[in-house]
Amino acid sequence: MNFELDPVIHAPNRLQMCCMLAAVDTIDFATVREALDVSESVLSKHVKTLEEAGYVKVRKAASDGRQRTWLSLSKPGREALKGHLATLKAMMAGVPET
Amino acid sequence: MNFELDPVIHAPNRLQMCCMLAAVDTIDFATVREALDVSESVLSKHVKTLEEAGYVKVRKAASDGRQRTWLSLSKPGREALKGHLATLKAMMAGVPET
DNA sequence: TCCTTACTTTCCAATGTGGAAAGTTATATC
DNA sequence: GATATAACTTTCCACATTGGAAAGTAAGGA
Repeated sequence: MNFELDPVIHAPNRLQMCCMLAAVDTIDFATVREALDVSESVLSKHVKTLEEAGYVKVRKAASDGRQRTWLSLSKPGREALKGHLATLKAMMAGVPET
Repeated sequence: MNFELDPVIHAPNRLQMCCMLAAVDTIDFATVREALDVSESVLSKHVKTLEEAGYVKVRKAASDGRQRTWLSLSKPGREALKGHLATLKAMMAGVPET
């Protein structure tokens, strides 16, 4: 068995973020930041990493006065996450009581 | 939700290794090394990391002439892995088609 | 005693991660 | 129109992790 985990996704904060994004259509920067409990600079860099991998799409839009950044998983991002989670599940498969 | 992933377990090679160990009672160094496809030095260091965390037990025993190193998950190691996998599953929970 | 096997440790380079602080940019407010 | 503020983005820096090569070690054979 060749378990290939995508390093872009596997980092804890990005994994959590990708799972959050996968569950919704779009979510804003601030909400993700609070969920991950990291600084703005750190989230900004993770978003950039995912964006450069083509996994996340970023849209800036001013909603009711204040500008916000909206994040969403791209199609390739969803596929990559699906593959990643499948790999994780395959690894877990042999572990008892899971 | 507070998703805490254990960094000792989360590293890809150690995660795979822990899952392998969880599935059996004992397994030898060489077999794990082949499965992970890493150098001896690297596996040795991962084993040490897990051993120092109290997650893995190492037993050296000569079986049929050649000395071998046998690895097994300790009770705390099993618990930690179980917790880690539970966290991963909780993260995945909201992801569609998983 | 020397050799071989099976790791272990050391050395070193490359990457990744995180926060603080400075920098940007698009609205509000005056 | 100038300035302030919010919401990120970039840069700077420190530190930890990861990996392989090479040197080191320990146990058993020839």
